[in-house]
Amino acid sequence: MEALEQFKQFLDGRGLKYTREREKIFQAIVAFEKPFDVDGLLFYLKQREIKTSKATIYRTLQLLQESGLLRTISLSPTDHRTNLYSLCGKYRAYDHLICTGCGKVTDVEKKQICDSCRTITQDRGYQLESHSLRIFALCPECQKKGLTVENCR
Amino acid sequence: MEALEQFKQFLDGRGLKYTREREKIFQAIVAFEKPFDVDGLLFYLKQREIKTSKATIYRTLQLLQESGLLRTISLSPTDHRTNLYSLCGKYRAYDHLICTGCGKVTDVEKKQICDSCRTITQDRGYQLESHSLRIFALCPECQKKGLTVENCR
DNA sequence: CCTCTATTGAGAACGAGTCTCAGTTGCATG
DNA sequence: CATGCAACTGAGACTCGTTCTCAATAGAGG
Ligand SMILES: [Mn+2]
Ligand SMILES: [Mn+2]
Ligand SMILES: [Zn+2]
Ligand SMILES: [Zn+2]
Repeated sequence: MEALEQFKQFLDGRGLKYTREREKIFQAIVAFEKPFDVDGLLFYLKQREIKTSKATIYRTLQLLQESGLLRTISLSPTDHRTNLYSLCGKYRAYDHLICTGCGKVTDVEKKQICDSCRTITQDRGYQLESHSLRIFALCPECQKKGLTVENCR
Repeated sequence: MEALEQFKQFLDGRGLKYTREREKIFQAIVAFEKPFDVDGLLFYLKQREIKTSKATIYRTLQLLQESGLLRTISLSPTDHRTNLYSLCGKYRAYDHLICTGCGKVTDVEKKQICDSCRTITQDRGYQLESHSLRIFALCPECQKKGLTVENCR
């Protein structure tokens, strides 16, 4: 199913409305394609003279998350306050490759990771719900300009 | 090497001092054993009439992170603002099993995950630096009282 | 001592995200 | 249409973890 359709159905199922504001915000996010922050979203909308309040944006992001269409990414291994948001398909894993040089975020899909998570939880009697993997590494472009880093372990 | 020794060497190498305040904070963190938040640390110190300011605590946590002895954990898949801190060994991976019911955090070590990260980065020409995996799942105790959750994917 | 840093505490500042509340909109129903 | 009512919205106050500022203090070396 298309993302928009999924969002509309989600709203409908909750007795909520697909309003002009929600439409504008949704379209902006789709237009971005890449992970974005709320700052950038606000600026983008302001540039196009689309008036929306911060509150409405956060409320819409919340709905998108609840509908399974949006996820958040925390960019730093040590400071979990700088968040990006990104539209996603209907899967519940959040695996990202993050360049520590330029901040570029790439989606990663690897069956092996999901398998490991399943094993880990089963071994301990847990019931798996979801997981989030962030891999911090230098992209090829940044390596050409940049520093070498200590390897994992 | 012992953690305290490692911290002292780190400070020394930077021309910094192992002060009374830093000592008290370090001891409190060791005494905790479990992941803690700054709130809790402040309360713990206040109870024992050890006077330290918030600023000094944050500054010390920063140093501990830079020395490789401390890591942060973000507890929610969607909201990266609630952080815990936890002493750790000298490895750079941050893998945690987090109970979505009671919030219990368990360390996880799995070679397979580090291997996957290595493969993913190598395939794309990245240079691996570190990774952070959070697995969200219901612990056995919470399952006895609690809800069933949707499985991963 | 004297000097030069590193350090500290108090509290102001910051900033992403949330809440409040009064006014608006969408929609169903008579 | 008119009326009713819940959902929705924007402005701005608020929260709360974290960082910054700055004046006072402490350590180490000469
Ligand atoms: Mn921005
Ligand atoms: Mn607390
Ligand atoms: Zn890069
Ligand atoms: Zn639990």
